[in-house]
Amino acid sequence: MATSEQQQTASRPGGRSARVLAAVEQAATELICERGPEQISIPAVAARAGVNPTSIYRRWGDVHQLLTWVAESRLTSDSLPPDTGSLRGDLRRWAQLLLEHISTPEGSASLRTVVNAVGDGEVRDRCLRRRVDQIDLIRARARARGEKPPATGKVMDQVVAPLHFRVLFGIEPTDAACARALVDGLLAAAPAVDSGQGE
Amino acid sequence: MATSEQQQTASRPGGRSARVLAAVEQAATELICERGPEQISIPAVAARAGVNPTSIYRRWGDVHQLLTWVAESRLTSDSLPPDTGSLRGDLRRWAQLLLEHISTPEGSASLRTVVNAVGDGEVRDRCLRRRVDQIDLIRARARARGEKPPATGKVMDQVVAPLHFRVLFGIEPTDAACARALVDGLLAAAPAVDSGQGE
DNA sequence: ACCTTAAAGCCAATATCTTTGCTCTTTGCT
DNA sequence: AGCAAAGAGCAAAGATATTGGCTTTAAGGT
Repeated sequence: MATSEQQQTASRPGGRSARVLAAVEQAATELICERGPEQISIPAVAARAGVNPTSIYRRWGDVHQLLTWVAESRLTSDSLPPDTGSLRGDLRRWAQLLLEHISTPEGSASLRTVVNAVGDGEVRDRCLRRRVDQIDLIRARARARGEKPPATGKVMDQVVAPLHFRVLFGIEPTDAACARALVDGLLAAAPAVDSGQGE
Repeated sequence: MATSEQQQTASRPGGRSARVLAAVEQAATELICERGPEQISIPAVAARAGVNPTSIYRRWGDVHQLLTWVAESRLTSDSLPPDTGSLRGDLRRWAQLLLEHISTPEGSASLRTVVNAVGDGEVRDRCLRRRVDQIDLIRARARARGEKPPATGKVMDQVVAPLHFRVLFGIEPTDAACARALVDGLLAAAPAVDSGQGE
């Protein structure tokens, strides 16, 4: 669940601190899912986590930064796309896993939060990079097999974007079939493009 | 700018009330752009609008509902897509206008706000419907000319979704060329599909 | 012009969040 | 084991946000 190692240089990451970190992350996640991001306060998170509010204020600053931190740690914690033996299979499986990951209550709440981290373009960039890296891995594997994968930008536009759009706007359905259809549409449209990169 | 007529049945929408409504909308918009949605409070909006905080509390309830109301009125206030004489031209022009509309500071802030209106699926639906209606208008015009427009769902997935995704995640560029490229990609992929509806 | 009353304004009371200075605990090191 | 210091807990002060009772304004109808 990606518990720590990103907030600060962690000059003392042991026992108690780690416990606080974990308790806060879980409490915040629960409250986000129960009440939505708008209805959360630091005192509330602290109470649920069994931690002193002051500790949260000192470590994270304000609710917004806390939520952003939780959201990012969630969005960048999914696993690598499995190798299924073909480009199409890889993309289908990956798209399906991605959709599952972002359409859970925690996932969609995280998405909303990250999108709202206005001033903080870096957070959004790190979340995007995760997707780009996954796509590039799949593309590299495809090329190694002799297949011609579509440009990364195309995958972002035609698969990642629609999936995120659906989740963010609550458009049904968001199931495996829909992920699969998007991938098939992409491969049908640009069957053999090998331009080096997208974006 | 869609000032009123949606908040309540408005048993007394005249003079002073209308003035308050407009002042609050403008003040909220300004503050959102200056500080971001997270840093806004009702007292702050009231001060900027030259209105008593109590009036805002009584009319809108809380900051979240106020922001959602402002965002929705913005997102549903763009003009109808102009008729350029061809499907491709209509889609290009419309996509470009849409992108301009949502990539302004006010537009992207509204998008973030609406997306964050978690409990309120209705708000998101009304904003989506706006897009669907625009697409359907373009499709109807195309059919009247004898052209075969792509399904609404395809347009949503391949044009609306990528545009919103780019704006929400701050992916550059978000210019006319990019809107145009998405439309051309869509028309190249599904040149002559006339399935009744998408979605 | 005059009434009625929805809605705005005012102000005080209350609740809630945030900060600050301090002490206490316990980690990581020697 | 014992030490220095990072970081957690505590409590009181300070700042902000929210609510409620009441007065005042002015819109919409007669």
